[in-house]
Amino acid sequence: MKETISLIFHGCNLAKDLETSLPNLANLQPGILSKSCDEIVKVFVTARDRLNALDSIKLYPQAVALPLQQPQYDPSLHEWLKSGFTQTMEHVMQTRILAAGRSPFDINERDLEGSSSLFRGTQAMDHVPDSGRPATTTASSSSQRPRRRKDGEERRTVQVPAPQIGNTDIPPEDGYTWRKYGQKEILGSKFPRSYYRCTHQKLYQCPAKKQVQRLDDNPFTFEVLYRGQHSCHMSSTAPSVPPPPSLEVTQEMTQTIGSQPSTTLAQWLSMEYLGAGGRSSTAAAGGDGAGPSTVRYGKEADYLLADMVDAMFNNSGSSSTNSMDLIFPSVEDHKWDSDDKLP
DNA sequence: GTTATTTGACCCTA
DNA sequence: TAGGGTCAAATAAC
Repeated sequence: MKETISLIFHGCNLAKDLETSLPNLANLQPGILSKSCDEIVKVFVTARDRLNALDSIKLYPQAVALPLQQPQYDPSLHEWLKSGFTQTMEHVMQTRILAAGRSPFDINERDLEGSSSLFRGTQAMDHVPDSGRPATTTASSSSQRPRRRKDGEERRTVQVPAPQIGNTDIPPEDGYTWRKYGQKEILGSKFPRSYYRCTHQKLYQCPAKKQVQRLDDNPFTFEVLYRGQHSCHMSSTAPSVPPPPSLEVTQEMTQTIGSQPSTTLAQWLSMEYLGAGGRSSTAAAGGDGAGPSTVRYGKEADYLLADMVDAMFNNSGSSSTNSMDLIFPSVEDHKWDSDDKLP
């Protein structure tokens, strides 16, 4: 197992190196870029095959934790992984658990077994039981705005710490994009309650909503009540759009890479994968002018990478699609033509 | 011009 | 009927 983990870290190292030199390679050395991709692909595929051969993934958390504690691994790699993956994994896990109809923070050991150890030590949040208001079944007399709570509508409450820096009025991101539609003073509460619905509600009929309110006795903590399930789930920020059948390395892609020296490897993948290129990322709050098609590439890329690693380690993926199968084989299959011109 | 936020009003539920 | 949830016009941001 150690050997496999070393292999994965070797792949990460290669990916890191590739990321560093990506702009130059994309502009000048498409052939080398292609070979580098091939090499990374082979390393990860080998690692995945080995992992698949291992029946028990219970060994994984301990095994993966080892390199992080041992100095022989490149510390910068560790930082690179940490910087991009810790939050990502958290989001992915939340997404997956939410999709399974559970609180994102109601995480047990079984969940952790299937996830990267990088989850461990991330922001701790308390799960608060639902307030338990009974669902009503009485018929509404109004045809204007039916407000019957759907039977079995899920309501789950979590407490999350308020940001310590920046705009502390905005609750921490939970991986979804929300649109605020109301705010109310609540009797007996010091702080108003904000009402949010999923940004994709109108176009994709996503019923998810949430209410956010500061705790009276702890203004630095938000209580967030989630209601309804996201039907726009794929990544948590974008509506569900089937991925393209293959990732073709095109001249357009090399142009995209070349024009964006700061593009990370993950962003590079997501730009191609999510169907658009070049648009800058946007914050959840405030108009972005792009509507639901706007994709926050950084986060999307994180999801892709996290899914990729998750797929390797967990052998299941966060959705019906295995990112490893989606990303790597298609890259691997590509052969550079002599016509692959530089921009 | 488009989209998000604010906020007063409306209306349903307990 | 009070309080909470939502609507929608006005406003702000981009």
